[in-house]
Amino acid sequence: MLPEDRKELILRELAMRGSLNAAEFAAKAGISGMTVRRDLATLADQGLLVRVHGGAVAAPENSPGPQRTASPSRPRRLPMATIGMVVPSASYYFPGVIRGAEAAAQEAGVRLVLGVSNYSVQEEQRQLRRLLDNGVDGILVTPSEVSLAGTDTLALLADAGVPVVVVERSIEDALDDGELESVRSDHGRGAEIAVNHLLQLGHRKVGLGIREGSPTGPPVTAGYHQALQRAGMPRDESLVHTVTRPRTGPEDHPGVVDRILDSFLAAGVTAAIIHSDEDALQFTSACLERRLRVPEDFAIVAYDDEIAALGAVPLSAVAPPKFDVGYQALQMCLNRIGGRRSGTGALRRVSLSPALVVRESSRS
Amino acid sequence: MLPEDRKELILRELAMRGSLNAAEFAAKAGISGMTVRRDLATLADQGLLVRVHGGAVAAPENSPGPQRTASPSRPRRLPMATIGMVVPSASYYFPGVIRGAEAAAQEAGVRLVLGVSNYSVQEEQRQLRRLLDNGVDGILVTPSEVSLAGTDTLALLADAGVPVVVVERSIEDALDDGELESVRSDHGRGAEIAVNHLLQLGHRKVGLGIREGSPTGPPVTAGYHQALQRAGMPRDESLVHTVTRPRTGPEDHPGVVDRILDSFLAAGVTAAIIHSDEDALQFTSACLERRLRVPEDFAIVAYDDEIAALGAVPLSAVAPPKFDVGYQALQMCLNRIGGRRSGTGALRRVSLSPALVVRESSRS
DNA sequence: TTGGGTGTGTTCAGTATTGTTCAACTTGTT
DNA sequence: AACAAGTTGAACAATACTGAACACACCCAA
Repeated sequence: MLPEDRKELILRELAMRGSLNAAEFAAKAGISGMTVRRDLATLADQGLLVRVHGGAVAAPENSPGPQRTASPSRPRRLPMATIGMVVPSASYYFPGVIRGAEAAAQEAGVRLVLGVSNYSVQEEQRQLRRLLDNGVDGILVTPSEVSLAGTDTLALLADAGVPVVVVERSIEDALDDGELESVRSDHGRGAEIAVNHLLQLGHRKVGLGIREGSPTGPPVTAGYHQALQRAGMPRDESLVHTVTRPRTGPEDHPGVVDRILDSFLAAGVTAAIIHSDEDALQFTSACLERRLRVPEDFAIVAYDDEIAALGAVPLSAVAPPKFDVGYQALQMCLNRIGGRRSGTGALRRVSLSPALVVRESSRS
Repeated sequence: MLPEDRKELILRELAMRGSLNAAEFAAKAGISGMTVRRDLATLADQGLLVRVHGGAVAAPENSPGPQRTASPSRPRRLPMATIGMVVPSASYYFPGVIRGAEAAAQEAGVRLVLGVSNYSVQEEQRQLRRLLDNGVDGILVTPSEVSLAGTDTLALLADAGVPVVVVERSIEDALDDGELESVRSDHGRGAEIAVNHLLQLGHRKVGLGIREGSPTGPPVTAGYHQALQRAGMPRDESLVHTVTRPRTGPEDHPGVVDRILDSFLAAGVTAAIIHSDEDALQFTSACLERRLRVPEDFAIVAYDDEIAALGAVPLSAVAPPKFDVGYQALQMCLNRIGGRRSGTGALRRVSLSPALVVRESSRS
């Protein structure tokens, strides 16, 4: 590598990250710390960066070269905006999404206002109206209902007058109404990844358990079937079970899980994907109680990764990109508010891929 | 090898990678280091590059020709990466995409290197390998084939070692192989928008003409059917025609268009979407020749918007977001290269919505 | 305030790169 | 064939760059 290249690399790192650790960079670039320090010294002389203990930070914008600009009015006031966010729940699933949106908001220096609809359509609309009346500059919303088509909420969003990003819901069927963008986890793909992982471990029959009533269920089921089909397996509906929620009380639940496990074992299933990692933990317990070893006798992948790591057997899990969904949603909204940097006026629909975290419950 | 060729090679290398190592280049070109150094000296005198210890770096943009800038503190270039882009054609459809990628590249101060595969799989792979061998930092690629599944190109991309963004192609079926992201125009949605527009104008029977062999055809057809179905219309395959390309010569083409128009009129169709605006213009001529008024007697929406505005009757057109596709693809690639600003590691799949441009041919 | 740990710059020896010089070679001309 | 002009590659001394050792400066926690 040329010395010049090295310096370029340093500046690039600095431009992208804002700061640079000398030792870290040396290791990454495979050069000695001394060389890095010398480069930093050179570049600092040219005013291209500012040395600090341990590395360097990017030079202030206003001094692209060796120069001394005495700018008394430093603090640049960012144009502050307020983004409203409405989610159905602040306890299940969405905390991750909210954290992502918060992170992006903080970075961009905008304010995020949250509303929770508790899966009530009325409440949802009330929250949205409140936000709009208060003059927010953009909206992130996860409607309670799975499909937006023809709902009052859609009508409300369609002429909100501000950019709207729909989060974790489809806008396929709402294309004429307003300028909606969307960001979603690609749960179908998440399921496919899990199935492929299990097939690769040699399992021939893979079961699926889906939590009752969850909007995540259908796409996961679809992805599951698709992955099996691609692998040339016959479609077998009997391997898909619904994990019903306890109605009479929590003590009912283990019974449901037990029956599903029975059914799996009877069908020769040796691995399963269980939606909601909470249920997956229950399921694991059921396996262990029957002296089934996990993963040797039965492999398990949880769908969702809130508490999957905490079981007696840490569970492999598909982790939906919740943080990223929130983060990207806010960025897209902001991008649409802010004066549309060059090109890029087209409405976006973004799918984010979940990631598989392999833990004990599905190791080879 | 001619001295001129050598210099040409040097400049190309420089344009491609931004820097050049003299010894390395000498070895690769099979010439002595001395000769390389002499060439570099000559080119540096002409201002075509800047010598540095160990080799040379590309000359700053603003000095394209021989000039003598006596400024010892040369204007430093921005931190820079090189992105390779491979498209099947540089004349049809992709110029818009390329422009978008170029714009984003310029904004970000990175270098964009283009390769054209001419729809040849071999050429495509050769181009990709060339780019990778030359050490690009990221790849934007539109594979020649519609589906990536199981192709050698996919294998190549899967372990490219740098971020890869697939442009205008699906990666649905390639999820296990490497970390691919994608950006595409949502042609299905484009067709839906066009259909809804025509239905809204009161048309009850809407025809569709699809250019033969285009990868855009299937999604457009699917969107067309879906929009009609949503509107409660019966599915009628007889309203969909393929616009075959002239085989014997250009004089054959009007005949094809004429027959399609015949068929439409016989079926009571009063509006049509014609894929490729070029064919749409032909189609419009055919209408006018028969004394059909456009749009009063027959409304037309072109799919694609290259020359739709230029007809005797300016055509309404669905404009795929080509520029945006290129722009976003490059940004996504860069984002993945750059040190992953907080959050946001999840792989993205982005659909961009086409826009309907209403002109004379479909006004109320 | 006082240590221990970490980061910094100096020095120096080793290595890589550079430009000079010159001989060998190619090409076109006499 | 002989020559001049231009190009190329090898040898080599001068120079630039690199990494290791080491003494010192800085930061942080007790």
